[in-house]
This record gives sequence, C-alpha cells and structure tokens, in this order.
Amino acid sequence: MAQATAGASGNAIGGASGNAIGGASGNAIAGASGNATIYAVAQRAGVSTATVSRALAGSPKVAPATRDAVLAAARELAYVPDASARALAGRRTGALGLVLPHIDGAYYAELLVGFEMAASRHDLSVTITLANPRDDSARAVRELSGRVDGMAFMARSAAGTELVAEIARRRPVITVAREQVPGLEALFAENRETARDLTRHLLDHGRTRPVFVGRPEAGSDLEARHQGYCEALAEAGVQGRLLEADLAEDEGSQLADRLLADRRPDGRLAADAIVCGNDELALTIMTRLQDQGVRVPEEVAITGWDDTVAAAYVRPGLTSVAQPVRRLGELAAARLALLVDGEPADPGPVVLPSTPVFRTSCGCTTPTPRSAKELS
Amino acid sequence: MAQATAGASGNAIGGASGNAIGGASGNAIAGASGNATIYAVAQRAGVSTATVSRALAGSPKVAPATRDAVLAAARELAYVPDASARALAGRRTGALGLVLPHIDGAYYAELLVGFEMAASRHDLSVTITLANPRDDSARAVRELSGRVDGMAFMARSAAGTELVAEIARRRPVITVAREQVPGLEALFAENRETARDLTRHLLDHGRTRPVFVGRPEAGSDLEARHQGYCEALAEAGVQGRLLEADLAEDEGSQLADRLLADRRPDGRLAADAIVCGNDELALTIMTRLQDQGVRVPEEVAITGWDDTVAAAYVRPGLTSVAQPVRRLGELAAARLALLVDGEPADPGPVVLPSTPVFRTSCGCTTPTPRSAKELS
DNA sequence: CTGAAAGCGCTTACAG
DNA sequence: CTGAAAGCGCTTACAG
Repeated sequence: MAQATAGASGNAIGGASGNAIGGASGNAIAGASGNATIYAVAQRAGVSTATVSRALAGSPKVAPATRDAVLAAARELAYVPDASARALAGRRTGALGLVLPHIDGAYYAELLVGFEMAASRHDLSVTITLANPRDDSARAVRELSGRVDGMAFMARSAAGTELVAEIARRRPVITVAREQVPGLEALFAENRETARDLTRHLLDHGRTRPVFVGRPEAGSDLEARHQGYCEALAEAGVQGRLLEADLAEDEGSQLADRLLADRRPDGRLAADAIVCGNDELALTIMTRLQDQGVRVPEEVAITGWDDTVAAAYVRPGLTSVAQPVRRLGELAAARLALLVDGEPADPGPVVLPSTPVFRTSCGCTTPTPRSAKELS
Repeated sequence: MAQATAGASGNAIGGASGNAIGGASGNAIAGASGNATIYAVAQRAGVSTATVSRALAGSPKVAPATRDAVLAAARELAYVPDASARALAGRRTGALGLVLPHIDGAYYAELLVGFEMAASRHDLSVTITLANPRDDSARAVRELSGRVDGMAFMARSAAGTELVAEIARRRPVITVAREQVPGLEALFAENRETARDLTRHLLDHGRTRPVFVGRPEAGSDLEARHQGYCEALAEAGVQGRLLEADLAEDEGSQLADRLLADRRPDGRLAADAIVCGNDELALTIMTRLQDQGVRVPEEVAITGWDDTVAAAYVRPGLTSVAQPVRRLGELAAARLALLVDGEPADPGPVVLPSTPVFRTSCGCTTPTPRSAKELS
C-alpha cells in the first residue's frame, strides 16, 4: 500500500482560511501521494487558491506580477493539478471517450492516432475502451461515459445502437463508420461510389466475369461496397456473382480453392476478376491462387480494400482503396470537442472520400504514382 | 452550451439531511447533464448515500434486501457514478495512463490491445497520450499523470528518462521496450539471443557473407539485435558488415540499390544474406532486389523482424521474428494494477521471449507450420 | 447493518 | 485584480 496510502491521512497544514465551521477547512498542503496541491502553491505564492486557479487557467484578470509568482511557485513545487478535482468542480472532465472494437491491424490504430491528435489539439485527453462483441461491453461503455465529456463510437464496435442512444442522452456522441443513430452526428468513409468506380475500372480492363467476395450485412461498409459493385455491373449489363466469405484468413483460402475448382468448359477460371471486401481477403486469395499457378492479373484480376501495407509489397501490387481513416478520427474528435462546448449537433452524415490505389493486380501496367495516394 | 450547462445551476432538491450548517447540504438530485446522482438513488431507495455507495461497491456489510433496493433504484434512474467525484473521494482514479509514440502499424495497436484487455480485467480504464518526439510531450504526459493511478511508457515514446523518473516520483510507473530507468519495473521483448539464433540459422544454411541492415543506437532494440548478430558471426568466425539504414521505406530502396551495385569479382552479390532490423526494411529491400531480377533466397537470403502481416503474403514468405507484443501490453497493465494496489516495485527487468518465424526467404524450403507461431 | 458528516482538491459566482 | 466560501458528487472513518 506504499504508494497508495502514504501520507493519505490528513496531514492538514491548514489552508489560508481559519473558518472551522465553513466547509473548506483543513486542506492538505500535500496530497495523497506527496503531490503538491493548490493550497501549497497558494501558500508559497502568498495568494489565495482562487488566484492560483485563475493564474493557472490563464485568466486575463490576474495581474502579471501575481501570475508570475503563482507560476513560479507551481513550477518549484512541480505542481500537477488533480484532474478529478478539477473535473468535479469545473463540471468538465477534459477527456473524450473512444469506443473501438478489438483493434486488429493498422485501421483502428490510424483512427486512434487521428482522434488523439485532434483531441490533444483541443487540450482533451482520450480514454479508450475496447468493446468486444462477446463480453458485456455495456458496463465498460457506461463506466466510460461517467468519466468523459463526450464519446465516439467506432465502426463495428460491440456497443449496439440501443446503448449508443442511451449514452447520447447524457453526453455528446458521434459515430464513425457505423450504422447511423437517428439524431447523432455520423462520419463515414465513402464506399459505394468508390466501389462502383473500381468495378468500372475492372470492366474497362475488359473483364466480363467479375465476382464479389465478402459478406455484406445490412448497413455495413461491405454492403455499400457490394452495392457499388452491383451498380457498375448493372450499368454495363454484366452479370455478377456474390461469394460470401468472412473477413478472416481461413475462409479466404477455402474460397480460393472454390474459385480454383470453378472452371468453364474451356478450362479457364469461371471468374476473371475478383472484387474483395478487404485486403486481407484479397491477399489470401491472390497468394493462394498464385501458389496454384494462376497468373494474376492475366487470368484473373484482383482488388482489395483498405490499402494495407502488404498490398504494396506483394507482386503484383494489389490494387486497393485507401480510406481516409486518420482524418475520420481527427474529424470525430474535432466535432466532439465542439459538441462538448455546446455546439448543436448536425446529424447530416458526413462522408469522406476514399481513394482507389491502382497497382497492377487489376490489370494496370503502370501503378498509380505513389504521390497520388499521398495527395488524398 | 446546451449539453454542457443545461440544469447546471443548482436545482437542489435537498439530500436527506437538513443540516444547513454542515457541509453537504443542497446536493443536486440530478447532475449537470441531467444524470442522476447518488442522492437521487438514495432518495428513491429510501436509504442514505453512504448505503448506496456501499451497495454499489458490493460491500458485504449491506443487507441483501437493502442492496436489492439500491440496485433497483440505480437501474431505474440509469445511474452512472461520476468518475471524477468517485476518484476525488476515493483517492483513486481507476485509470491507467499509457504513453505511446505515434502509433504506426500493428505493433502499438497490439500493445494497446493487450494493455487495455488486462487493465479492463482489473476494472481499470486506460487513457492514452501519443507522445510525439517533436512537440512538447512533457506537458501532455504531466497532465496525464494527474488523471491516472499509474503510467506505462512504451518503447521509443518521446518522454525522456528524466520525465519518466519525475512521474515515477508520484505514481507507479512501468516501462516497456525502452531503456530502463533505475528503480522502475521494466519489460522487454527478447532481442539479442533471438538475433543470434536467427543469424546462426542463416549460417547453417551455408551463408558466408551476411550483412546487418538497420541503425543500432545505444540501448535500443536494434542495438541488441545487431549485437546478437555479431555474436553469431564471432562464434562462427565469419566476417560481418553493418549497413546503417533508418527504419523507413525510402532508405530501404536506396540500400537495395547499394546492395545491388556491390558485386564481387565473379559478378555475384557481395552479400548473400541480409539480416534486417525490421520487416519494413526487409520487405522494401526484398521487393526491390526481386524487381531487379535477384532471386531470393537463392542469391541472397533475407530476414526481417516483427512478423508483420505482409511477411506472410510476399513470395518468398519473409522469415521474421514474432515479438510477444500483446503479452507485453498485458503484463504491463497487470503489473501496474498491482503496483497501484501498493505492491512494491520489482525493478529486475522482465524479458519475454521472441519467436523466429521461418518462412522461405531465409533459405528454408518448408516454412514453420503456422501453429508454431500461434503456440508462442 | 446503516446514517450523519467530513473531506477529497479543485472552480466559480459573489463581493469587494 | 483578489479573496472567502460554497459546492461539485462521491467515499469512508466514526458512531451507533
């Protein structure tokens, strides 16, 4: 118990006031873990705690000389304000909550980086919780809501719409890349149009037997991507096919085997283009196909989604779609900061553009110059 | 200001007590944002706030019937305790701080996931801050220290040893994969021995002209990896070479060009094995070399470090080293939870084993079965 | 087993 | 420009 309780009992050296009947008597100069409190700073600077508070907050109502004295005292004592006390008194935690699914890979990391950067710009901390679908994330999410000023719910995080709405009754809430909750601000990365463009691109390469791989679910990103794919086919009068597969490696290789077995009478593969719901699926299928002797993109073109690191290293380079993930995170935090400041919510969904990154797995001979991606 | 101030003025409906002279009079039944407070729950359950507090904390001293009444009242009011008030009164924030460098890729994401999972198991929240080397992370780190019970500093996060030591004077601190601070608990992933094993492995494949690519700095992971590499060479009486390169893509391709130009009299590459400091470097070099017609591993073997996703998808598969990143995160949070509970620090560094993942870029013909990696 | 009351360390009207 | 004091919403000895 050393750290936790050392000096925890009241070594009250008495604040400035001597009013033993009023509330704020007997305030400790040093807090529980030996940290200086605002009382210590006030005493050392020869001012009241109110003045210390104002000086530290940068209030313009404090005389320069006073401010300097306070700042000096605070520095000398290595004073770090207690965030809990500050939050309780100021009715502001100064923190934003972020609910993520169990991060796998770079996507959520990017989201988090963007979110933290923007939050930090607004002098806000970020407290995260990983909402796992299988455990009761409700408890964790509610707990989180009790320690932050606003919350962002990311993608397919376990928190259901019900729960999000409940939290939104008490705190500003924004959702990112997940089914919109009526009345709440919502951010998205573009899916449908980009998928349509990407599919058209494949068609332009002369592909006539495209399939879509992934498992579209109502309201999901995958659904929108599949829809865009269908639109492009409809425009061109081409017949498509949907192969349901989960976004996990194992199903990918099974699918590749299925694709491999599915031949036309002339021996060629039934599919000559594979639009995958994400890179993981695309990479798994592509390498499996190649290991079995299929030439990509000659025999079959393949595209992914997410523009993962691996997409650039495989041969042929995997054509994919870069999502504005970091900006999604940044925007989420920035909006939340405003909402917390009382700005009214603007529930019209905001859709950020995604960018196709053409490498050579789609049939292109020259990949898009790298800078094109950086421009996004 | 809607959300923030609605009802913020004291709509005090009066707690149980009527003592206007004592401190706790005029407590609001509903908090600032319309949230129920402990007073509302107490009133509804017909008990005191002390009893509500105890019942909610699961104290065994509360009669079952009373507890049920309190729980029911809390549920009906959708009561979520204010974490700030709780922290202030209980002298515990219930949160752990995590200082990370600007997360790029899966490494820190994994670390974070492990940390959050373990913290969550201990009913602790995690608040993160991204310490960027260029901005003054000191301010952010200190601020964070004011809102958590303990802090973990990860890898090459910007916070210097000085700052870490300062924080450690006030809070339990643990460092992960970074230069040890005297007196503080420290966690590491194994580097030296693993690098030695990996280099030996290359030597066993008959390689005689290995180079090490990376920029070892004092006390860094890279230094330990380079050291292990040197040890293996020394054992075998083989002459090595160090090519300094930063862990960024651009330097990788320059290096590949240099490697390509460096030929022996018989026209073969000067290097026949490249031990890279990380996968990114290895992948960049490997693809560049391959694009120029070099056969891997026949002409030159290559190994990476980190076992990134891409390592499994490129051909040949990149032999790499899987680090126990998630477990590092888990252990950090678990230890911190104990330290916060008063357990004395045990500064002896803890080193978690890393696992070589043999694919075919090293010269192996059969990759290590996938399960071997999962076992780790 | 339960309640009255003090107190956690700040901020912020309010008064001067 | 500054201070005295109330109060933020909880927890926890203390007393019964």
